Amino acid sequence: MLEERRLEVLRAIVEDFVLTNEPVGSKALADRHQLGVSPATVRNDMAALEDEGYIAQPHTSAGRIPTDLGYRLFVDRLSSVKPLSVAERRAIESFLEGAVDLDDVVRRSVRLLAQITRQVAVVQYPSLSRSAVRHVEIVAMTPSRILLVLITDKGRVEQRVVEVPHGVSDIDVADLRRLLGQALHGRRLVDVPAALAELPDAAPPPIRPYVSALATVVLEALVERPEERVVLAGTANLTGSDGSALDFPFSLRPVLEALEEQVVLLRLLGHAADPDTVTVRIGHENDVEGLQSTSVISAGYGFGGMGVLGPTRMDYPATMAAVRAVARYVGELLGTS
Amino acid sequence: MLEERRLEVLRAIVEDFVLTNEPVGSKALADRHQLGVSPATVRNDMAALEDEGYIAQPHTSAGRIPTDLGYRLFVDRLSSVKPLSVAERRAIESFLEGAVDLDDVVRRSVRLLAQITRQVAVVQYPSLSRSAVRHVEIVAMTPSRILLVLITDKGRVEQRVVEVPHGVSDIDVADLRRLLGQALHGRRLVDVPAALAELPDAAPPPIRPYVSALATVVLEALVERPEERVVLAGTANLTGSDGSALDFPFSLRPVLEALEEQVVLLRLLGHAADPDTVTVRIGHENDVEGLQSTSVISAGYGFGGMGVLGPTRMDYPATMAAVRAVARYVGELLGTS
DNA sequence: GCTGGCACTCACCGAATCCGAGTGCCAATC
DNA sequence: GATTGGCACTCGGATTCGGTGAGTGCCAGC
Repeated sequence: MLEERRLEVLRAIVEDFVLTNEPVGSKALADRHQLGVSPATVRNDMAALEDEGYIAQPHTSAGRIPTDLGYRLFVDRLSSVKPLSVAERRAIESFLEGAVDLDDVVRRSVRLLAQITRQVAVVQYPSLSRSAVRHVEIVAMTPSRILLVLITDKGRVEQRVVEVPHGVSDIDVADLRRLLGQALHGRRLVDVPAALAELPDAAPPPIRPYVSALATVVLEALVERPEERVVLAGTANLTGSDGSALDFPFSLRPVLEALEEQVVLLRLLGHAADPDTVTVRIGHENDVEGLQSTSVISAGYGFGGMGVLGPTRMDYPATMAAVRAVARYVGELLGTS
Repeated sequence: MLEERRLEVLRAIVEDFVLTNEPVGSKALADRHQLGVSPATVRNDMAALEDEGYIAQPHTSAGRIPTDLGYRLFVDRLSSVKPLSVAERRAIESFLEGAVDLDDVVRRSVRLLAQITRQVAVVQYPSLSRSAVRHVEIVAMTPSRILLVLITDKGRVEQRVVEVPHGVSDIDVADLRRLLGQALHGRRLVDVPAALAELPDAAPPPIRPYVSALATVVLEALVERPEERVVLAGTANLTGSDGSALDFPFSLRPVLEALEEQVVLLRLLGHAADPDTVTVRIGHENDVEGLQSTSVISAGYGFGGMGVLGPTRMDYPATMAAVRAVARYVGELLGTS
């Protein structure tokens, strides 16, 4: 009873604050929501919530705003993910179905996500390690440099320049190509190391040293240091529609800086695997420097992660729903292609 | 004499304003620069300059600030491109020489440019049309879809999915690959159309229709609709180091929005060819919506364009020097690789 | 054509003031 | 014991109001 109403008050505070961006006071709360109690009671509850660290007041004699902890409680216990409207669902479909390409899918997804959430969207390219090799190509660039091109079953094309110790003649290249092709075709990338290990034995003696050297380089380049790519959209949403950076107390410079680092973005997306487990990281829960006043909502689509970044003051239920929906849809799209 | 001093006054105004970001008045001008005349005289000149549209006052009884037209005159007639310091030059070299990859070169260039100019940097990937074909690869994805991979002499890898009218069997693909390879290897991309036109005649009759169909599709995809890629860095520089968007009166939202459009970025870079002809577009000279209060400084590096975008109030000589230097260096790097 | 002088204009700054939303606490009530 | 109405108090934000000074335009004199 007592406990329950307190939570209800917290929910009301979060909802109102997200809506208005103004500290919310006891009177307004009692009016706008059917709490069935007087402002004075609400005040008592608010005092308790403040003691527990869920809300705070920017200064004396102002209303309360949720803390990171408050949002956390809200997300964990007080909100249910709103289902998207039919219109939104249809918009997602129609926006994505025109994609012709893996690149295109990714580009469209990220734009879409940015657009419907009105936040910054981040999408990771389908991770190499979960893909299978469709095709391997080797091109000699200079005698000591070869370009390795890997095409995965998702249509992702990955290139890597590898330095080889000794010169490689054209004939070697042709052999290498054939060998690698046979060895790797159809393998999932996680299985590549095993396949490569056996490779030198299968090679004709004359080129065996090359193969061996190349195998280790390839291994190192593609498997142990997989290059993950990430795309971004909607940075303009960091500024309020009026223009000024309302939601970012200390200006958005640190945020923009953080967003330029691929590594940071990858860390944000974490290792989410499943569209249905939406991860929410709120404010200080992000240990990334510069993003302590932002929240990140992410989900996996099966081959990588995608998500959204915005001010801690955001509409969590709606955003979570959007991320989940897009992740699901993209996952299906790629899974069946 | 008269004319000359007026220009001198304009130069002084531009320099001071760029430095301080405050409207500059007659007294301060006469003091800080050795103009050899009294403030009163400067005032007369300023009045004349204002009539001619080179400067303006934000409000009565404030100093003057340069207009776009003023900056234009400054750039055209009053400034010489400062040579970079040795340290800067060395920094450029050491920053770029570690690049292993075409991708890497581009990424490093854009970061470098953003860093030394403290503005937003934009670099276009080496244009396809000026590259030569090093290798062509064809992979069947589904019966009606093939993936075409093109590797250029600069190490750029370009992929495109093409829909083909009829099913393509594995044997066809092998033939196609060989045919295309022979026809295109070593050609510059501008010469590809001619080579493709002859292709069907050379093909063995059974697959001729496929070849013919494919040729037109390839032509359309790679030559007439070449996909130009552009990378961006330093968006955080749009916010002043203090954080607020000092230089952007109407907030930077429109700027950020414009920067998300690849098409816009490409237009900004124009068709610059030569590192030594640095193009400057100031304020309203940019017809791109949202960028009317920014200036763009760009140059070509031989295979595409690169440039920098910032507030109209920027240090033009230094920025022009930086763009030119980086463009030159990248041009050399790619030209000799 | 240049200069010094002069009156005038405003944006900016700080102090003083008012206003009201919001709070905490307490005694009374259910 | 929880709830409520009442009440004194706080303090940020908006408003007002001179004072200040940088900057201007104009004019008469050199």
